Amino acid sequence: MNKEEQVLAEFWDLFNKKIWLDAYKMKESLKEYKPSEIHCIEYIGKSEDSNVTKLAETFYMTRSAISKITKKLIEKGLIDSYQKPDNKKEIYFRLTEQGNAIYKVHEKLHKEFQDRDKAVFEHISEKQLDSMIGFAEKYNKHLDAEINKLGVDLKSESFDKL
Amino acid sequence: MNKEEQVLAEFWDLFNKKIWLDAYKMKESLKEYKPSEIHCIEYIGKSEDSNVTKLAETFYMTRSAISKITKKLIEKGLIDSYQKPDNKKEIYFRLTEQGNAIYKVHEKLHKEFQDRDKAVFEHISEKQLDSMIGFAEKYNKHLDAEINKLGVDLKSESFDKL
DNA sequence: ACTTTTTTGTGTCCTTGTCAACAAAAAACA
DNA sequence: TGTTTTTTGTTGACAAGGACACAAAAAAGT
Repeated sequence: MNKEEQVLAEFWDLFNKKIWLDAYKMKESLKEYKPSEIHCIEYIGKSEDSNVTKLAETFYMTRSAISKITKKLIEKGLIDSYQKPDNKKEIYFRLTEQGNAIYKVHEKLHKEFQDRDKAVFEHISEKQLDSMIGFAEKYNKHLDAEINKLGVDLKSESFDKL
Repeated sequence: MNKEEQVLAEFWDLFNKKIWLDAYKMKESLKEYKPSEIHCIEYIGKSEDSNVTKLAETFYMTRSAISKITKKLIEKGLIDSYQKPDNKKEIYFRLTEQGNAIYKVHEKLHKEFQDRDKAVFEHISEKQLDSMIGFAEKYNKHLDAEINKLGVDLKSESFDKL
């Protein structure tokens, strides 16, 4: 495995472990709620006018899945939905008081996770961080472009089919 | 969002996009096989004596899930299983000829993905790569230790319960 | 040796998310 | 303006994977 591959492999491993560990800890404090529910609450809590589509895009999930999760969250009284007077199509979400309570707990947990891992960053220079962010941003832009190419292809394909 | 968080966020985004894009391309060439099946074939192809447990650990999945996937792969004639004369418990996998054909196709695709993304690495110095790998390794070790703490905790818990 | 614990693989049930199809609203277009 | 296309959210059928329980084998204790 060359170094290019190794960078990604190590980071991938890192994420898998972190996700597993965070979820484990999460289950201790928020056992009655599911990870996906908490993710949605987190995003709804810190974003203005979040809707099914935005949630789906941020979590790389289908609208279908998000629609079901938010439905449950409404049934549980953790979020509620509202619309704007000039738009009868889009449905937005906001936290209820109960939802906000969970948001706070999650926030606290998030701080704990940062604390748990802060030693890792201790001897990392600002320069190194910038270098890594720069690399990842570059890679992201590259992938955006590649995905965009597909979009163009798809449209031209469907154009051909007409 | 501070830089510590940003590093992880950018990489997370990167992975989501890459996985999505790779899977999209994969479906074009290997549409009759599922991503998880191909992953297993890939690992079995390049590892000696792979079994359910090893596959589960590498993919951060349950043995249950892997057991089902490999069962299907055997039914489809892409892999077959064997045992060692001195161990009647562990069951190992290897690729059949047909499985190896898919392995080759996957390998070629993998090269294509590397080629697609090689521009991203073009102006990244060896030093930068080392720095990133070093960081991720450090983070991995830290998480390993944290997970290990849980293991110890779990054992002491179950000890308490006896 | 023999008893207990751990490892390994599997089957069943259940949850979660995707896919495809859909209706309603909005946006684009002519 | 009226018509077509796109966006948005929802539903039902389905598939993938996890949780749990289990049996068989191996490893560890004693």
